[in-house]
Amino acid sequence: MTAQVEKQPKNASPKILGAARAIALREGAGKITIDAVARKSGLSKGGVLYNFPTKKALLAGLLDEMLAEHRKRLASVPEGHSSRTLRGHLETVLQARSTDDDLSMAILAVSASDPNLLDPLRRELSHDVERIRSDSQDDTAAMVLFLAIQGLRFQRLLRLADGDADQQDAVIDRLKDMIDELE
Amino acid sequence: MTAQVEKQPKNASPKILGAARAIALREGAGKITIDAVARKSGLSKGGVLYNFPTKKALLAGLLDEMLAEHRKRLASVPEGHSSRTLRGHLETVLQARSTDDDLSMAILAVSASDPNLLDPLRRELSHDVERIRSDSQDDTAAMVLFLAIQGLRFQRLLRLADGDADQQDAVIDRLKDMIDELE
DNA sequence: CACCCTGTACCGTCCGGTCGGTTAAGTCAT
DNA sequence: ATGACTTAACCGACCGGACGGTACAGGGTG
Repeated sequence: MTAQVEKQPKNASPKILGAARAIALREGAGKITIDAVARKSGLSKGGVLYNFPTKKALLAGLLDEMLAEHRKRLASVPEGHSSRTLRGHLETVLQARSTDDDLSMAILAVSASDPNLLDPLRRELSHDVERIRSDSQDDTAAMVLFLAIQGLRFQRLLRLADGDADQQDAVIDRLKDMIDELE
Repeated sequence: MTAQVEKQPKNASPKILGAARAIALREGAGKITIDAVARKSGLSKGGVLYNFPTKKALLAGLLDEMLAEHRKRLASVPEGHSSRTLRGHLETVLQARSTDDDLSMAILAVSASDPNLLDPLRRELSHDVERIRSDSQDDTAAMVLFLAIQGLRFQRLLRLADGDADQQDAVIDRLKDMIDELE
């Protein structure tokens, strides 16, 4: 009875969501089960269900977490930037250098079990797209860049081809340049 | 264009795969079950399992179908075109005007149940990306366009924001132009 | 009948969700 | 300050239904 037990976070939700993402990444979004998440997060099944009363709530939680982080990133781009929203989107992709904690995994996890749960994301993205278009003189070019960013996101998420490290850096630099040149 | 059916091992396969895609689209990739596919395709469960002995085989079949179509599209781009592969990729996205029969749904369906099944796609895409890069003077620009095409694919697949019809057309035209200008 | 396909009853396992605990940390009246 | 009570957080056995897969019995065509 020597060591003081480490103070547990009051709220186990982040640990649970992290476990869910890890499972989705390594075994597929469909393998997110309450038991598996419980095992991975070190909680019991009851503990998980205490934090998220249903599986749907858990998945919605994943998406919420992602959207919250997304908004935070968008807000962190300096006011003056001419293509703030576009640049913010790029940041959200770059943030997840380690695929492990790519919050975008929520998109796949959620869409696998119930596409309707994507609605909040749809709303958010529609809004973003509108801003991206109106922020630029050439809304079509802006849209192309937006799509490229989304493409990058999904290629990474699914571990599909996106070139070696050097090439990736070059692409990212180019994207930044193209965003800056939009104005 | 007539529906020339390739020499398929079993003849009910296309119907089965189509049903699987429809389920994935409307209810989520995780809702693809053998029973559900049987119901949707009008076959019995035994019938489905006769064509695809396991669920894994069915999912692999989905991916196969997609890759086969993909290769066909790539091959259909005239020899002379300077950025054949890139243009071919765009065609595979445009082909699925009705989200209903978007063969890319296979990507989501497969990744939901077992990410390893994506390996054939990974190989194919790596190869394509290599060609796309080497076909162009500016491989980074080519990569950006590739990512934009992939972004378009996934935005449609997940019914995420991609603008109204006019805007979509404008984006597609722009993509075509940019591909042509790659040289 | 042989062949090729289809239909269905059934089995074991897994999964989501429920429910009755348990533990620790307060709160409070006495 | 002590015992009674409450609450928050979590645990894990259990249930019913769904799922993947098997076994086998048709069925129609040559």
